[in-house]
Amino acid sequence: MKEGPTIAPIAALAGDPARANMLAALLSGKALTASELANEAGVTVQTASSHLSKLESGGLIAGVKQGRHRYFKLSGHDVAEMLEKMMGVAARAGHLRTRTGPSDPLIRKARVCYDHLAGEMGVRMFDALANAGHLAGKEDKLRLTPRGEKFVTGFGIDLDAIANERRALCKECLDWSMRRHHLAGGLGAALLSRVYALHWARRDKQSRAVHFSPDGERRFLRLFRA
Amino acid sequence: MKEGPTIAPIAALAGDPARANMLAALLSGKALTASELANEAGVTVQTASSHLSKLESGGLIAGVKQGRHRYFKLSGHDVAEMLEKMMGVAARAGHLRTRTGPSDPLIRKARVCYDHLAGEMGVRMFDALANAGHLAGKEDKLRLTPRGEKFVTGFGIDLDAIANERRALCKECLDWSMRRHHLAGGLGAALLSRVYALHWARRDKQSRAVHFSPDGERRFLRLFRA
DNA sequence: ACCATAGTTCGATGGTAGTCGAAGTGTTGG
DNA sequence: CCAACACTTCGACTACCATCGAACTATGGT
Repeated sequence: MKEGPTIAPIAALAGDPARANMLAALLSGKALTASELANEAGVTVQTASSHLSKLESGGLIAGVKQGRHRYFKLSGHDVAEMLEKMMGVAARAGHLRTRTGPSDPLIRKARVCYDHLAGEMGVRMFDALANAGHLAGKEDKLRLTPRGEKFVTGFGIDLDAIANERRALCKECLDWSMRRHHLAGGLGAALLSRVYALHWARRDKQSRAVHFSPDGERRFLRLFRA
Repeated sequence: MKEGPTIAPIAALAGDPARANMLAALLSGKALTASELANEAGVTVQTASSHLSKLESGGLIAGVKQGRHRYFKLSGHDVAEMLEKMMGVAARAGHLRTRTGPSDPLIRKARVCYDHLAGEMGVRMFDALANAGHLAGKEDKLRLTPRGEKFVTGFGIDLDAIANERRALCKECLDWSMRRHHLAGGLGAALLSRVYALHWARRDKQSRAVHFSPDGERRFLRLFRA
């Protein structure tokens, strides 16, 4: 008698079309909400919720609560590698599908997340602030350093005005398209407002995209350089 | 709209416990018959037959007919790698099972396959004969070269006697434990008989194992050196 | 020609799992 | 406190599929 791992439960999880679509969506490295995954899979949110709990208890994905959302991502590199191997075998065996189109590149680059900046530009801003020592702490204990206070004030933000808001000044927010965090909270909102005010960027009326002007992008990248 | 591979059908194939056991058994590199796989999976041969045809049309395994047997093996390295990745994830997630024990090492080393020698020793003999230029051709068109005729005659085999048998003189036979071929046909049988006659080895009464004596093994390896 | 063995096909059965409507929990924001 | 939103739980329905008995095909040995 020898003990060994069984692939059946793992494979069965990936064997359902709805769950397979969810996993494929997560394979891009994005962290997605339950609703978004339901949409990806083409099922209702109830059904998606059931699938997600199965995937989570099966150890394939991990969920993190964030406000009233719940973000899911693959639980590790090994899962991603496994899925890619399966993709390879599926491709060789001739199993294809038609996916709904990938997200707009503009959405990926810059968009609003509630009232603050997300996407590549949002992540870049967050990284720049952290690397420059303007932000300290982690997750919910994120705070603005004295140097940071000076920096954002110099950028034209009225710290006193937003410091009295009920909501936290600084908060991490898991990014949708990158697998990284960007800045939320009152400060995140104020920074985006200031970007609008300086006419560096404007918000798209239809989508959640944020369009930077050529000059605005140049200035933004210079100010928030990694 | 974008096209891409779907993992669902592949994963669903591996998601059934019976099929998963079959795949796990094949992961060792052995080629197994339908009956053996049925036994591994703990289902009847009818059920196994259904599973095997699904696995084959799904592109995960390939079957080769050999006499009244049908040997199945994984269809490629990519499938084996995929299964191992799944094993890894399953192990991390804590999915274990109890397998029926691995084959006896003695069985793996040398055994009878119908009436000829199989296992590591059988594969070695086949390779040695092929490398020395005693055998030529492939698969069903396998034949003994003039040099080979001289060699086996010198080993004490009466070629005229077995040349008149209805069955083919030389035939490849897919090995069960190695992933290689060994020699079947009239010549294969005659070679094993000669090994018995020389008292290099004897057949186990209970199992299909062939026990070599220390001296016999030495002489065998010297004669059939790769 | 005959029987034994290996494997496949067919048909009926039963269990399981995906699906969604409806109702419930918890969080955000006014 | 209430309304909106994201998500979960419950329950019932449905559909699929694994399973096996029985019959059929094919190959090999005597």
